[in-house]
Amino acid sequence: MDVKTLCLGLLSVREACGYDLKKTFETSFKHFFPAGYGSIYPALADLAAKGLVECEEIPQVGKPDRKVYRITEAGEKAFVSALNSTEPQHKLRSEFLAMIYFADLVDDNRLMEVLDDHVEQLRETVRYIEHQERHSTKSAGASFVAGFGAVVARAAAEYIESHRHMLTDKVAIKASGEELADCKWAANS
Amino acid sequence: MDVKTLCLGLLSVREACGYDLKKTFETSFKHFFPAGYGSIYPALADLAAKGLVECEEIPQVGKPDRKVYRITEAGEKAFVSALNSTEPQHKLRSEFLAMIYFADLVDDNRLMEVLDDHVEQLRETVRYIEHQERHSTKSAGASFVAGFGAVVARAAAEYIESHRHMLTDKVAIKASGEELADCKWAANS
DNA sequence: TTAGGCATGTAAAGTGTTACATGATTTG
DNA sequence: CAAATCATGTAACACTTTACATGCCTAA
Repeated sequence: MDVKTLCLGLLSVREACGYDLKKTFETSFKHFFPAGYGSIYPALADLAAKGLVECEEIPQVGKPDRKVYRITEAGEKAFVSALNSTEPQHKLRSEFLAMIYFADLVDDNRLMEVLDDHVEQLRETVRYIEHQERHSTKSAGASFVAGFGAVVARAAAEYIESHRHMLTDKVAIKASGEELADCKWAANS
Repeated sequence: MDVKTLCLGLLSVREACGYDLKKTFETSFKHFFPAGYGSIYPALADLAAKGLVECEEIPQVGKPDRKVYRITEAGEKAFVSALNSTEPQHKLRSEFLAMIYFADLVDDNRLMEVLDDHVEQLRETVRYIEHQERHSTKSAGASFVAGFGAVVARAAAEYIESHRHMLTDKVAIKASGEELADCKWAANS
């Protein structure tokens, strides 16, 4: 299932232009399926060429014409069939975790910064999703997916906060192997 | 940070051939950074061409010569510099969640199957990581990353199990809108 | 005897990312 | 006055995936 198929799916919910779809990818799909204009516009052109969507150009002043896409019957069928035939993948590609894997080669200050940034990003995701949920009505699927994102992001943030000492305390160990007793976490564990 | 950089990183830990690296990607990196032979072998050739690794060919009978790669000093430097210069991304691309988003268009039996499969996959990930952790000693970074994977997978599995009724109970609602009181979850909420 | 492990790679196709190019209107 | 929003797209590049090609050894 690629960006093209997802655009088709979004158009099965309501008509939209490329710009609108991009916003949906940036909001509802942000935490699990990123896509940029570079994928979306060619996808729409392709769908139109295959007759799966139709396009109406609405003239505007001072802006390019707004091209509103509407799904066709063939498009609906194609989408349902795509949904039911694909074995759904679920792939994480995390440079963040890769970097952490090699934490002993990373500058300590940078490491802490990266950890802080990532936690903040996760917290922001949680806040954002929960705000969204409160202010819009969604399909069961959309709510489930949003909830999933929030729960997973929260779990990730909590893990990082409660285990980061595994990575950052090497500083204390390196600097003063004899003074381990001074480390607060060592006293607690 | 691409597959090439990660190969270099792995070679900074110990020498290995392409086949060995693939196994590491399949085990330690499985849950956060997939890579196949098609990325790994060209990456190694490239690293060697740039002088970041050296290759020793060890003759074998009945198999292609084993090409053992060792990192060079230039390679170590390049890796540390790559680690410290990249803004680490963390991208999920989930066809699974995309499919769930459009759950109302998915065949009910298939939906349940997909849900079951995904939970089982997550549970398997957790089991695998925990087994690994018990039977091998790892760097702080590697342990942190493994723990992260386990915690997040567990949270995901639990979310799916405790919220799947949001998706599957539409059957009951569709079939008998009047009998909502019979739904156990409806009584609790 | 068959499946899986060991071991190498290439080539083409598919997909996505990034940078570029344009420009009026609205909001702070 | 600057920044964000609306609105379109293309072209080059990067990277990964998939399928292909080969073949012995070992354990169940």
